[in-house]
Amino acid sequence: MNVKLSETETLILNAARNVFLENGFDGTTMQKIADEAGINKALLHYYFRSKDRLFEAVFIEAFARMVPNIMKVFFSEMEFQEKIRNFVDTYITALQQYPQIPLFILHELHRNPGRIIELIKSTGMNPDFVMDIIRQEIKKGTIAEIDPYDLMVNMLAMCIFPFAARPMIQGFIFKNDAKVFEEFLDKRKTEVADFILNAIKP
Amino acid sequence: MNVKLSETETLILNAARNVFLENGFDGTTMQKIADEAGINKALLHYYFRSKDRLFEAVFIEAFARMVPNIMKVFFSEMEFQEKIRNFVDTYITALQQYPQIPLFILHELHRNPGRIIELIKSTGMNPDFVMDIIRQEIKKGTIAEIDPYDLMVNMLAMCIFPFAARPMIQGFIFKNDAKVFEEFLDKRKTEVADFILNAIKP
DNA sequence: GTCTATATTGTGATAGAC
DNA sequence: GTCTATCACAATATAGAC
Repeated sequence: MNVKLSETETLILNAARNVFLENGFDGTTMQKIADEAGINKALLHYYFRSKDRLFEAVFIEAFARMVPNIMKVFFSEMEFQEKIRNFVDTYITALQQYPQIPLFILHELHRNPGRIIELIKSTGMNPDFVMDIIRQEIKKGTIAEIDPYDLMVNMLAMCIFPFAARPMIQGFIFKNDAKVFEEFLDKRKTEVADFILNAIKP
Repeated sequence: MNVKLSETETLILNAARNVFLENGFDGTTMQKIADEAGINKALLHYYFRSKDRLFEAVFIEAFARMVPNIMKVFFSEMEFQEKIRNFVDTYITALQQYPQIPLFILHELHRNPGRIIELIKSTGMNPDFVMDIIRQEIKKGTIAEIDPYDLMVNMLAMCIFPFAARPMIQGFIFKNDAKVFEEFLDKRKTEVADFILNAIKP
């Protein structure tokens, strides 16, 4: 989507991604990013002018990676039940690769809704299509009567929440054992789909 | 649980609660809190010594208000299905009164897991009891076979997630109409319970 | 392009007058 | 108890040498 980045530019972006995702905008300093990249602060400004611009580069990338592509499943030719199994599995697997992204996006969206909503709109995202598909399935009788918004929110909630609440779940329920928590996530790829399909059985 | 607070002390705590809940620890400055309270920074330090101590006072209060009391429902004498209806309704209603608390807690827990977990443990919280109750119901056959952890996480997810993701849901799905979003939440008090009870029907 | 040095403003925290 | 004034340091950002 863009011209080739210089070596330093990618070095900076990688460092910025690590630090911003972990600490959020307010918890991040240009110094930390410079240290992470092994260069000095001035270079950050040379390439990205300001902390805000560097942040936006990282945010758009994180958002694009996580939110829109996942919805593609719903436009395929599987039957609806398969779409849901596929959606849950794909989504949880994707989040496992970047587990900090959910909380990062939720927090930044809260911190600066106006600007971030603007950024997201520029990615061309639109949830209405998925809603229409759900409505059609209800009409067809494939699934039970349910508010499509509730179904969508419930699906997202059960996929995303464990990542956002990881310290609490892992710390309190799983005695702080990271491996057990990962197994819990793996199992959920089918468990959550079962849960949803039971709930919306006609 | 504590001695009576002076008038100024509650004034400060109220202001600190507003600012911390809205902006998080990193996004909050002592100056903002002082302005919100209509006093000067020095007084904050006089009463609470440091930003950290003031924050901890606010965090413990927020956590105590939101997390442990809700679990009480499960120790009552209703039948299990009624407990779930009651839990969902009570929880969503409580969150509507302090809608920023979920994201606040999740974010701070991520920012400083060690210290925060320590704080939480001092409240005497323990999820094992609720898990045992769920296990008993499965054994009795009142509900279907399900991993108790999944059931607990799913319930919490569907109650909490809409608050954490409010800017996204309200902004994208509900055309930024706060009233429609509130109605959506009200409806969920029964919809989510129905969803869960369908999913775990034996 | 990359660095050091510096300008400027904001931060948490304290001293000391009243 | 409450204020003003101030400290020591960290923040974003820029100027200018190389």
